[in-house]
Amino acid sequence: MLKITRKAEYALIALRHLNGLKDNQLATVKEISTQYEIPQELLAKALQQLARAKVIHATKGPYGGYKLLTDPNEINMTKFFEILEGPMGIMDCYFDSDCNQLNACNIRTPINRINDSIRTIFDKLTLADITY
Amino acid sequence: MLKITRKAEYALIALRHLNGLKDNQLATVKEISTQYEIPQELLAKALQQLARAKVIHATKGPYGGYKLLTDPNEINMTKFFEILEGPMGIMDCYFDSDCNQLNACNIRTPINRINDSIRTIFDKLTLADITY
DNA sequence: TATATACCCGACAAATTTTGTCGTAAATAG
DNA sequence: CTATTTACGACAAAATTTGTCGGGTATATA
Repeated sequence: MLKITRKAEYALIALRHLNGLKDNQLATVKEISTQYEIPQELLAKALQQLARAKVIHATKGPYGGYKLLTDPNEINMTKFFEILEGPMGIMDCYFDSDCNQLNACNIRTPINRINDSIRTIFDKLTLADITY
Repeated sequence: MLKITRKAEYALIALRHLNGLKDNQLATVKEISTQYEIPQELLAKALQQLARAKVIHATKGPYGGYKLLTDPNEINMTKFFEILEGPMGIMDCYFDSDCNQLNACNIRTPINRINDSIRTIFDKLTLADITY
């Protein structure tokens, strides 16, 4: 449980890298994937998702690349993980409540309490915290 | 991320069920799987793992079944999940530190901090909390 | 305008993990 | 002896993750 996917891991590495850039400097997927030995295509996809979600900004063409779009303090980890991995809940019924299989389910309420406490941690955790 | 497996989910339902039994009463896999509409064999395996780990106690033969072995306050969720799902860390390198792929990894330290805070939550959470 | 660079995106294959099933064994109550 | 119930490993099916490929689009520069 609670393992993050490689894609998210790669994205986090990349975000931290972007966060270390000087103002107006860009980094390309190729650079990052080479430096950290990450499969280029997979990292590319992750960054595309983050770009779509406006967490980072993409510049196309030669001398293009990515940079952070928002303040590192604004990027919280709940958002980050939900962009890359979808809804973050320890059971699906936290989001989809049409679970007919367990209509006699006896753990829904406590499970939701656990979910809430974990989400609270990730809500408070920003990219800035990851950076140091 | 942080989704629990069905097996763990089923086990949690069963544990809560066992916790509701009167003293010296037992519940069989069959009963539980029927009542909560859970695949019997899968639940059986989960309970076998918990029995091996001495969280519950098994009685074989007719009129047999399972009951809790320890005080619900003693069963913490870190232990519970690690019995059923193995080491609980958001990245494998929290446990296996022989990751040669990312020797330039820039997120190990912050990732471990995150791990620790999640583990703290689960350490403090017992079956008694799940029960209410 | 042509070219090289870099992001964009969907479809696909391979690998891994999860989920569920089956057969057999061992213990035990009656 | 028989029916019940746990124990356990092997296996198959399903789902998910991981990685690859082949096309796009945008753009800086010559």
